[in-house]
Amino acid sequence: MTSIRDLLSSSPDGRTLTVKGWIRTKREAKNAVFLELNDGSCMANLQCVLDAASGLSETLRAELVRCGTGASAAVTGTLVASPAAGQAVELKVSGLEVIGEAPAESYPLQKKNHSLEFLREIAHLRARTNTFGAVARMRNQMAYAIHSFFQERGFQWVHTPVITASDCEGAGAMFQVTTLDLDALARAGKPVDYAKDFFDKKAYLTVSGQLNVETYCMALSRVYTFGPTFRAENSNTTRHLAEFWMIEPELAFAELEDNIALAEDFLKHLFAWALDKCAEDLAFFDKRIQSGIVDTLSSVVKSKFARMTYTEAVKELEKHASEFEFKPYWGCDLQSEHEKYLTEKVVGGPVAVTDYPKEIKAFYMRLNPDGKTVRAMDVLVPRLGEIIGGSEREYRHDVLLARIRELGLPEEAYSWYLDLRRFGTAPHCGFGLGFERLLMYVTGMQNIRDVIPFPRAVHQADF
RNA sequence: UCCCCUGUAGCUCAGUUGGCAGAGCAAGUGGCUGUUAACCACUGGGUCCGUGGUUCAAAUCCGCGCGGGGGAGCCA
Repeated sequence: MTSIRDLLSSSPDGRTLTVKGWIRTKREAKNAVFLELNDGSCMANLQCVLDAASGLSETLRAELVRCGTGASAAVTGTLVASPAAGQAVELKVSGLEVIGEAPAESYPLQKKNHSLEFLREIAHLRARTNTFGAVARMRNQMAYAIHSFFQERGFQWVHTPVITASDCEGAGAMFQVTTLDLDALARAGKPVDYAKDFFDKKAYLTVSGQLNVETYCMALSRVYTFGPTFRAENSNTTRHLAEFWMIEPELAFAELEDNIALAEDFLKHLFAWALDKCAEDLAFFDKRIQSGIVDTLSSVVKSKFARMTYTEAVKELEKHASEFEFKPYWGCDLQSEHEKYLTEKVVGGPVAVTDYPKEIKAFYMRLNPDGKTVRAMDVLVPRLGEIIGGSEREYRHDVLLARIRELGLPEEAYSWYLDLRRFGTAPHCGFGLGFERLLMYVTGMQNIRDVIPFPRAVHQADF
């Protein structure tokens, strides 16, 4: 079956074909009826024209009545050049079969604009709108681009576990996984004994695959994860989900500068891919969702990412302290307003900020010789701020162990992670990117719940 | 978790000092020279989120509950 996307770019050679999809609108004039058919292969509809000048057949008229917005239909006709502006080709209809009706009095979608809030309540139908169709196509293309980027560079995709009984992930509140009948235990007044649970101990959904993927990095050299992660944080914002997808590359025998270079190539690859493969959808986002999005992406693709240490960044910010709600000082965690200022005002383009104070970064980051900072990096981009966070990892066993003890972390839980430093250790680094945050950036969508098909958040797990 | 805003027709919203429930779009019907968010005319359409209170009278004021949105913190 030929997709509408292919048909719209093919020549109007008069061949007869049947096209299936969903009716977006029906317009009836005296001498012609116009149906807009969409199959999700692209944003544009196929215009199907019924010649009514000499009267329509009983059969066609009966089908037309059932052919409202939202109905699925098989339309047969010949592909011809369109005499009117607006589309190059159209289907001259000879046969019409409604497959499934969508009664106007009960079908929630109308041929008018709906609010994103309303569409969130009908997440099972919202993919039929222009906006969510475009988001879905972009999400697909970005997933493809992520794999193509890494595969072309010899990175191997590692499937880190979704369920983990490891209590050393430490990236946020976790969802517990159990097969114990907690209701029955509570009714019987019995204590919960996790030694009797499925894994003989407490288990959770993963919050990050990074520590796991590091083990494969120390064998396969260049690896990445791309899969769902889960955070049980009670955060209700436009930027957080309880279930989201994350990309985490890790490369061996590499240092922070290699990491920054990889991140720069990565983002440029993704944005160039979006501009190339999703031009029609991006034009829509630019017009209806976020004006200037195409220019923003293009400028990042053409840019050279700047480098700046945290210490330099704070010095710059201190010069303009009066412009911030939170006054910057050495040792503070950079606020969103600081990050945006650095990339938009100080640099005027993407910038990688490195060497943060160890107190505000994770235990596994490589300690610098100054003993105060670690080899961390955040990539900041205009209009958003931080898009990527990563670091060179601490690969020296004694230093990592000391750091774990200094922070009072459970040493035994990290035994396997420390083993990577006991046996054949090597400098390595990596970064993490939230897939939905990336999608917000490339689509201009303002709420993270609108770039994933079925958002899971606090008090929200419908559909 | 904290702070702010909000809930009225299928959708988006207006509703003045408390005094008969409104508009646009959508839908239905009719019209219209091939339209493209078609256009024009007419018609139908309401548990004013729920609950309790104040009042002669509540969409409007007050309490509680529920839903939605935004911001902060946390972070990806």
